[in-house]
Amino acid sequence: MTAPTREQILSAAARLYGEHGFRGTTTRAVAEAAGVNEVTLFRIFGSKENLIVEAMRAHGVPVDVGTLPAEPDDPERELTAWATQSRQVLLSMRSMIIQAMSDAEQHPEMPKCVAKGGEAAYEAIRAYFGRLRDAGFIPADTDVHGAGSLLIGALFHDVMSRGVMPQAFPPAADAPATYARLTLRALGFDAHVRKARRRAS
Amino acid sequence: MTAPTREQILSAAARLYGEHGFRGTTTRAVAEAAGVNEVTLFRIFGSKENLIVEAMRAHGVPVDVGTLPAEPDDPERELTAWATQSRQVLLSMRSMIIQAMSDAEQHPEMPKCVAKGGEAAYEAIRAYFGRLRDAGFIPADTDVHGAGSLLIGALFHDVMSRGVMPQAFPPAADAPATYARLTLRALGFDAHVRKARRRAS
DNA sequence: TTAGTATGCAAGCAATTACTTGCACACGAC
DNA sequence: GTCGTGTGCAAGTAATTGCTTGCATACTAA
Repeated sequence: MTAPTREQILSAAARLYGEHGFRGTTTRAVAEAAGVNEVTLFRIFGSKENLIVEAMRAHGVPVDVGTLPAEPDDPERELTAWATQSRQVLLSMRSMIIQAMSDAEQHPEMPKCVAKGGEAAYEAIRAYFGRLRDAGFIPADTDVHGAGSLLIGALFHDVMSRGVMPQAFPPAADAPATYARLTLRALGFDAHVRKARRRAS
Repeated sequence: MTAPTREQILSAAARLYGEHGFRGTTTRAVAEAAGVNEVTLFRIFGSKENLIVEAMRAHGVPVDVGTLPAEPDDPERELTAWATQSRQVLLSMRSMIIQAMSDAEQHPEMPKCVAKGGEAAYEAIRAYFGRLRDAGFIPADTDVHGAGSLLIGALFHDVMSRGVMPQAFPPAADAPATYARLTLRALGFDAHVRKARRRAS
């Protein structure tokens, strides 16, 4: 099989899967969207199941989860930037995440493909919060584990549910900053600590 | 149509919808699960679409969202209890919420049925946080709006994603208490404030 | 040139599925 | 008794869908 053909099919399949889920994604539709004959799908991938799984493996995980500085300087600004970026990535994956969750019973591999991004994001902030603690921005006895869940949960829920209950969220433009600020406060970080450390450094 | 028959069908349809979504819920399966002939479905509800929508209207919204005291006394305990309760309700609706979100494009009414519970929960904590503020438990300039989103987001994400990425959450037993404690800290509530107010009252 | 490979096209098959029709049966109200 | 109502049952229809087969065509490497 030539590479471009295979890639056309995979990306078409991933897109349609996000829109219609497993059952709703017909092999005919994938073929048409990829500009390819339906028979070609089966020749290359063997079955619909295999095709969709391959498509998720190829397009289900975002390439880059947001970056956080190795040496924290301005936690509120840095965390806001990360939250904004992560929210954007989540938003672009929203429909695929939902479909993968809804197909979990019949096709357990799918949510696993999507979960990797979440795990990576969680590891990233947990490590960053650890750095904040080591650098003295937040108290030593802080629950960085729970705070990470809190922030990611807020971003996740925001992306998933804002569409159906907008009044339960801060205005979209302020949301990442709000979540970042509140999470930092939950971690024991406030203006006084920051000032103190800045003076010291 | 006799009431028991209708109710059997609706609850069977709601259950199967939660397990398999719209496309996966066949009228044959609903009829069999309800112990009723398939033709009866169409005689009563006219179409599959109408049947499922009715089922969601009847079983898609939880009867009681957790209660929060009108006069706050011990915020951490009260909020933990509420979070525990709400998490349980969310958990029982998990599959239906996911399917409703995944069917949103083709059937926009469905997520609306489910969203009502979320809106009510959000209103409940926001009001409670307002009471905490009025009672002096937390500073007057606190962002009760954002804190509500934060807490509900953590619970939502916990319920939706713990299954696929368990290491990104506190142990299930501690989770509601953790989220409640951190949210209160984000609100500016800590032991000192509580002690001070207790002495005063 | 030749052989192999990748793809297209036309057709079809078997299973599923939403929905219909026609008829029979039971039961309660009058 | 009888009449209307709610239900069951058997059968069927038209559309969709995953997947296959047979054959033709284009391109590439030896």
